[in-house]
Amino acid sequence: MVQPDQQDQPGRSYGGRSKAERAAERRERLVAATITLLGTLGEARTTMTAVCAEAGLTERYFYESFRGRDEALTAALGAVSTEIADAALAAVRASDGSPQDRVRAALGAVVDVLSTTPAKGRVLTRESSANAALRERRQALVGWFADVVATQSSSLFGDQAWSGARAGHHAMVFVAGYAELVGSWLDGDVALDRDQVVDLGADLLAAVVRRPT
Amino acid sequence: MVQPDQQDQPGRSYGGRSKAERAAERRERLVAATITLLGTLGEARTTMTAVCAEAGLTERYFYESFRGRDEALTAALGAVSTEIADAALAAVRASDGSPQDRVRAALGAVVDVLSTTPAKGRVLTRESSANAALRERRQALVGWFADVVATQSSSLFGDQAWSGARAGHHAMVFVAGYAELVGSWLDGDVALDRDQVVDLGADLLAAVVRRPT
DNA sequence: GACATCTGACAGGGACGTCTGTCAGTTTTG
DNA sequence: CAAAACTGACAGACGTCCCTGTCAGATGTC
Repeated sequence: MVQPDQQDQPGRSYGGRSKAERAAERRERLVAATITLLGTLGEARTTMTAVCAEAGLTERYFYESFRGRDEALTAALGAVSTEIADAALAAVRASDGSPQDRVRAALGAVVDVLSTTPAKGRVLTRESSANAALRERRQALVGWFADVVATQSSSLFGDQAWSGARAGHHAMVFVAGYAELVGSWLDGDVALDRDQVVDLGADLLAAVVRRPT
Repeated sequence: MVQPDQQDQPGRSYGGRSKAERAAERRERLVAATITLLGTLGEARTTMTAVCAEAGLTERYFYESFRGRDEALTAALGAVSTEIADAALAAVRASDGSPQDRVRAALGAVVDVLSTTPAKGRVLTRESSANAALRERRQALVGWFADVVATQSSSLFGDQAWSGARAGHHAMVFVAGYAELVGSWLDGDVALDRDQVVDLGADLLAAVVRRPT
């Protein structure tokens, strides 16, 4: 009956890990499981039960990290998104060639992540709008990616590039359109090799974001 | 017990209409109801029961026209797609200005259909990938639209335009990207007026499909 | 070593949608 | 007018998933 007042108690360690560490690790396993299922079986079959089974955890721990299925799905999409954004920005920083070279480096990093882990590719390019909650998140992500692309293009291409709202709109078309192309390419429906997909994206970005000469 | 052999019988008229006419009219009502619900409530709430209620028909007639919910959903998407494709091609034929003018006429027709009937806009730009069956259909449609765009661009811009697979890939990026932009615009998330959206599309199409000079 | 906490397995209620079947009433044909 | 076809309303079985709750066993702390 008496509930020990443990609101702020850090909990005790278990298996050498603190309560917060264990919870974080479980959440990570659940997100990874969600990405795997979402990218292979698709949204409809990515049920809470299936995610728990894939992660080797039970339903109770699902609710420890997420309020419901939608939260896990959007968390998975978010994780993939931040991963490829980080990869792209890191590649830009690591490259020191021409603007086009740096664009190719960024797109190459994106394409490589998505193709070496097909599940992530499917999550980002196909299943990202399979659900009302996912669609809402996807829209925000497209806008955000477009901003990143516009900003980076502006700093890479300098005076040759637009800035402002118009550049953002063009960048949005590029982001959504290129995602579609990469999705088809991952499905094997586009007869190009890796470098050609990257070059195509770089050419298109230049055509779309640059000021007409 | 005895089943009269009525395999090829045309059925009898009812309400002045033949069996085939009645069935076709019911199917049309069901497709229209599906478009309405899909474009307003979204895919998840577009249940078979809801579609029947919206169409003023009962479940039995649903199965007369469709094998299941997915078939009705894809039929709705197909109906919207052919409508805007027809509108775009008719606008190109009716226009006799410059290539850019004719492109604007085509895009204007598309934008007008989607904005005067918001449900159709949502079906095409948002809900078109809300479901595995819809996604499959959408992919085919994007490829088909891209072919149409590439073919038309080639004949409109002549030597200035690519042709072949490369043009198809660029057109695919344009189709999917512009769909995303129009979707956001329909949602009120893009601060442009109707003509600006059309001009933006025309500029992008020219930039994307034309040979670099 | 006793007690509290954590963990994993699993059962089952509740909600929702699909799909089939029945039945009474209406319209057409012979 | 009678028989046959058509129509609309509705009930209910079936399956699936979400979510809660219980219980035994493992792992900590005191």
